[in-house]
Amino acid sequence: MLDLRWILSHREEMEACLKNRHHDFDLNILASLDEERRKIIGQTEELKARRNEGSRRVGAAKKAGEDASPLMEDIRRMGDEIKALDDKLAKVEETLHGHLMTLPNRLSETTPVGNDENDNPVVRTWGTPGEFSFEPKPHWDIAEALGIMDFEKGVMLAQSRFTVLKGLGARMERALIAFMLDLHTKKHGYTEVEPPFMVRSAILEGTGQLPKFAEDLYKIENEDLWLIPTAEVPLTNLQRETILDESALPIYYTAYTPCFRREAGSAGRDVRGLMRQHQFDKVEMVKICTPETSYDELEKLTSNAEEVLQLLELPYHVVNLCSGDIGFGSAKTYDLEVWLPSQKRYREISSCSNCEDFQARRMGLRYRPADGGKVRFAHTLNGSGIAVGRTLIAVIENYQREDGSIAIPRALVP
RNA sequence: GGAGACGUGGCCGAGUGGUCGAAGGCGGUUGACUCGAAAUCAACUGAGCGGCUUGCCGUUCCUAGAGUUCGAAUCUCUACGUCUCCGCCA
Repeated sequence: MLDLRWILSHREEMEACLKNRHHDFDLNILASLDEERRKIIGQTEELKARRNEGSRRVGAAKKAGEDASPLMEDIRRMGDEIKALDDKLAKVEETLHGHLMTLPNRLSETTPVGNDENDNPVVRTWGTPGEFSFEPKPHWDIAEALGIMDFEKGVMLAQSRFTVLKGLGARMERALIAFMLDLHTKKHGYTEVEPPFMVRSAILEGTGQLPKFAEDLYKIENEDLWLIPTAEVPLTNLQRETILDESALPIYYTAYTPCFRREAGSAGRDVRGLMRQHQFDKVEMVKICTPETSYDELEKLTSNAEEVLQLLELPYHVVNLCSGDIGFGSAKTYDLEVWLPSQKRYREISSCSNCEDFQARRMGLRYRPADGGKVRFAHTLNGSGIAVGRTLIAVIENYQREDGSIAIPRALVP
């Protein structure tokens, strides 16, 4: 959520942002709702001041043994008026809040303008795709032949887009999780967290998945609980509705969790293999910091994710998401894309974003500056560190041998 | 799941329906003292919103929501949470 006053005082910038994001919205709606809101507040507060004064006089009159009933009758009528105005105000504010909650974040100046993923500039490339003396196979062929992935059993137990990992497949998934968590906690200074895998609606509103993207989420029946689509949700909300001391910042969290996504808009895409599942494992990194440091923190966060790929010796490149491709809550996002030899192209394996104060404002996450200044909203960042299932794919495909076996990355050898 | 108790500021903890944003303490900041933020003393110390003469005025907030009342931290109802006992249980 953006600050209404900021939006109204940066109309041109905001209109350009909406256009570049392909988001259609008329800002005049906000301006007129805000005007109405202020008008009602003026009226209601004046009435309340008079009521409070009147009530004080009733108390004084009763203490003095005088008859206060005419005065009480006046105040009662005032009370009815106040109630009507308060109801009206609540409706206006609800409408206003609803618009603000579905408006995307502003964009960083360093986020390029572009239409779609084809306009994302490559920032840097690491490693070179390996040369194969044979035609590299897709991971599903290799893994099924080795008996480490069972796609049919996934469908039998659940649905399409669910997979069973078995034997050394399950073990490598576990090894990758442990490897990533150890790296981020021991080397990069993150605090390991194990959060609930289900959260209530307000938590998802805090990070921006609700109210707009409910169709992407799994909801628990008869409960106000949803399965988390990413650990970003519980981790970022850990500090919601608090005012931190600046000395407590930055805060670094990391967590392994399964992630649950409906993939509602992805019909027909990546239908084979482990690439796009309704349930997948991810190690996530979250940072809470001051506005002054958030873009430096984004660079560090991204390099923390890159280090996972470097240690696994998987070729990748980094792209800067353009305005037409970037997520709803992000001001700037770097995607890490890993090389998949069977597809002969780079595929997304991590997404690192600076949300600035967009999420913090939604969840009431603030800090008190060390210089004693006014309380401010913190900045929040999140990044995959990294998607575990896709890493398993990348290892299988990049480390495959002609005989159908897979070499083990040096970093994973105990 | 059953029975009972309870939910007050960063923390602890008072609070009889009226002058309570809320005593007192702890913590924090500043000043005095000092070689020294060790001790002592003093002052200050919540957030949101609206207004304008930008420092003040007004308003809201005592878990949340609804109600009673001229007036609610205080009374009623509901939800959520915490604690104790019983039951069940990885």
